[in-house]
Amino acid sequence: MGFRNIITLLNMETLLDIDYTVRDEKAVIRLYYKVDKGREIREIDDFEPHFYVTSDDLEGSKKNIEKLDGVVKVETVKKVEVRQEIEVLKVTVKLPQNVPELRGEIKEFENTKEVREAAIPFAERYLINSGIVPMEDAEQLDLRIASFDLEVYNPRGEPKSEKDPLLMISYADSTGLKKVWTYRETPGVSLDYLEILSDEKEVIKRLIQTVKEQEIDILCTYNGDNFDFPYLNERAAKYKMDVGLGIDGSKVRLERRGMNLGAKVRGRPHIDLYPICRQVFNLSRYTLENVYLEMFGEEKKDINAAEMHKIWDANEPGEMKEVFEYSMADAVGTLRMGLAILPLQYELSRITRIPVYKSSRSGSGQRVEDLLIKRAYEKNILIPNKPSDRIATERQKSSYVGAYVVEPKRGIHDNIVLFDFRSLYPSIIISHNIDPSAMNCACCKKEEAFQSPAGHHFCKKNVGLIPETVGELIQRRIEAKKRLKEESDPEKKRFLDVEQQALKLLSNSMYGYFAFARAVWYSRECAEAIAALGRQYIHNTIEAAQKHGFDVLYGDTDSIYITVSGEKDSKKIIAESKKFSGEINKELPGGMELEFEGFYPRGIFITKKRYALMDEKGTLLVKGLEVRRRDWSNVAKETQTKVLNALLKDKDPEKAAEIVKGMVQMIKTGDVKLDDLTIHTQITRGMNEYVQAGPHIVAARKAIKEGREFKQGDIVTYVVTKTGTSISDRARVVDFVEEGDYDANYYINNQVLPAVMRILEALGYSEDELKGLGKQMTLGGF
DNA sequence: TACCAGAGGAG
DNA sequence: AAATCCTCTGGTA
Repeated sequence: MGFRNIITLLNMETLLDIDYTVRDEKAVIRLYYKVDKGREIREIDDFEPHFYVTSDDLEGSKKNIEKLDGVVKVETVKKVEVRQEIEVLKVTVKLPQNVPELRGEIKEFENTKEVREAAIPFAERYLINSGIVPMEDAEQLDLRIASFDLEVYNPRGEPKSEKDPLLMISYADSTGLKKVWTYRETPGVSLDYLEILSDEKEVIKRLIQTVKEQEIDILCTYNGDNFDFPYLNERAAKYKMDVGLGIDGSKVRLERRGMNLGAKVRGRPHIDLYPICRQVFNLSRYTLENVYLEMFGEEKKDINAAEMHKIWDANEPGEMKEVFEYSMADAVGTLRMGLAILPLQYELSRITRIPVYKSSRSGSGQRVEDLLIKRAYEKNILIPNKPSDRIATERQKSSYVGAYVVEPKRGIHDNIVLFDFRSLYPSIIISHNIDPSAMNCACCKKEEAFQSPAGHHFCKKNVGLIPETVGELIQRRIEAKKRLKEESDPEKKRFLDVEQQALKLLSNSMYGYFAFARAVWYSRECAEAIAALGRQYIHNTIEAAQKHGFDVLYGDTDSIYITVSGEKDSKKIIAESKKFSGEINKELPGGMELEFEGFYPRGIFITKKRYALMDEKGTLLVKGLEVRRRDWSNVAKETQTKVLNALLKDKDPEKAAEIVKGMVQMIKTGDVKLDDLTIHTQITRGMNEYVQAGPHIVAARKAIKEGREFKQGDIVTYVVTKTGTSISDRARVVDFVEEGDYDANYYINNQVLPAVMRILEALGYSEDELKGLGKQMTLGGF
């Protein structure tokens, strides 16, 4: 280790949070650092709020703006706009809160063209301009992470914070401290982490006290934004008390974030793992237990939370012990998930230069934009304004042609090779310089520039902001992967892997960003050009493959599945395939590559986007079929999986038929458990906005009448029961259904049979043959 | 039976 | 508050 590195280690620090305050009529930026010895708040009082004004008459505009109250300074500066250096006015103002009003007034001036960069939050503006990287060296500083979870009294179903008290708070942190605080003794229950306090108020106070004493840097919750923190705040308010978890004792602030809330803790970032999990994992449900199982392959202790109030009232030792253990497991589980999830969030915060509280709650469009804004500043590019609601809505109406999907050759095939283009869209952006500022440039003659089949051309002389940014992301990813390969320390390996994941996430989001109606660098033409070029490359590859003697079985966007019909020697097919991709790659522009992605001894293609493949280990890979969908029941999905295995692995259609017959019998006897019959469907719009209510909506409405809450974004878990007329009428939220109360006919005719029939039909069995499943089915079909 | 709204997957 | 392409279900007339 060199001298420099030792110095760096000694002066390790990481910026956890940033905000500003106004003191003596002056804006003061506050930087919340964790340093090796503890915490530090640094203040910057010489950074001034500013924005830009474009005008036809700079001098005239300047004179008008200078007269306005709150304006400190107006200067003429050079900025870059669509590759041209232009002169604009930089308006420096006294306080950040002056900006919206001044912006409005200046916009009305006669000579003003646009007011620019006035909507960038002041603290974020400072981060961009200063070049400070949030969360830098966070991993080296051994941040203290804590999680907590509430249990509340719920006698009427959904707990109401005005009436229903907290029963306990569980807490766990990365130093190993584990606690459950409650305020009532349960005779005969003693647990080392259980602490009995005098009342609810003391329980809340103890949480706050512990977070302070333990010097916690990051707070994790599971749905703390919309449940734990709002509830805690309201219960605390009952005792005229603040939830003063901020590093300076300030209270938790709830901010509106679209339809939801965000719970912000000053200087001690609160990371809600729930929205992150919804973004990262594709699951049927996002309960803590479900996500925990997905992440660690282990069950987390669970109880029926609807019974909480009864258990509390009964205060029976056995049951209460279960509740304490469950509560503790929630905090411990949330902490464990946090420790696994946070590194990627730190990395995204570093790359986009946005504090982790905010970046962990951003969607992919916002994240890409944050990164581009930072890069634009470095290149002195004037950032375009956000579109108005009207323009955004207008943009949403226009659509464009996207990817190409090959009609599959239905049925079973042997010896299948998969090729795909590595990062097709990012590599097209780079190799064809797809950028709004490069489109139809004046400096290149049309025929000399990069051509898009959609009719646009792109400059060959000057690299645009977006291709340059994507190029940098990909370059950094290549380097991270190289270091990952050379690294032997498992911990460092994990960090490098997270880094390359984050870089991939961002570069893959850039294409979608172009067509995102609220994007400041929106360009439908660029999105269109990328998609058109993608179609061109895949079309050309398909043609070349056919010329090479391959049968093209299927393809979607950037992939093609091929085989050689009649060729039994898989080694020959693989060798020929590798030769083919080599030939293709010689013709591709730099940065683009067709990869040999895999070999599958057998596969079945049903329709576009629906197929199954078996790899050389005998593992089934299924795409698009019911097995992959949360809105199908387990009975249907499990039967489908077994049928696929019987056909692809055992090559035994009779076995497939037996499986189906067996399952149909099982359903008829009424022995199937509710867990295997539930269907999960999301409420994607407001409950009153539905023109046509499907079964999940009707089931949710019934549950609402019985005291349950359902809102947009929730996933309804329902069962089709015996009683009622239509399917919707029979659909009920599972919590209200007794074991055994299910509609056998529905599960046979609308679940199991359709899921397996489609596969069998693709093999050439007629529906008539399938009606008497098993009887006529023989190996002849193969 | 034909059509539409709605959902969720693929890439 | 990233995009389009695509299949399939259940309600409605």
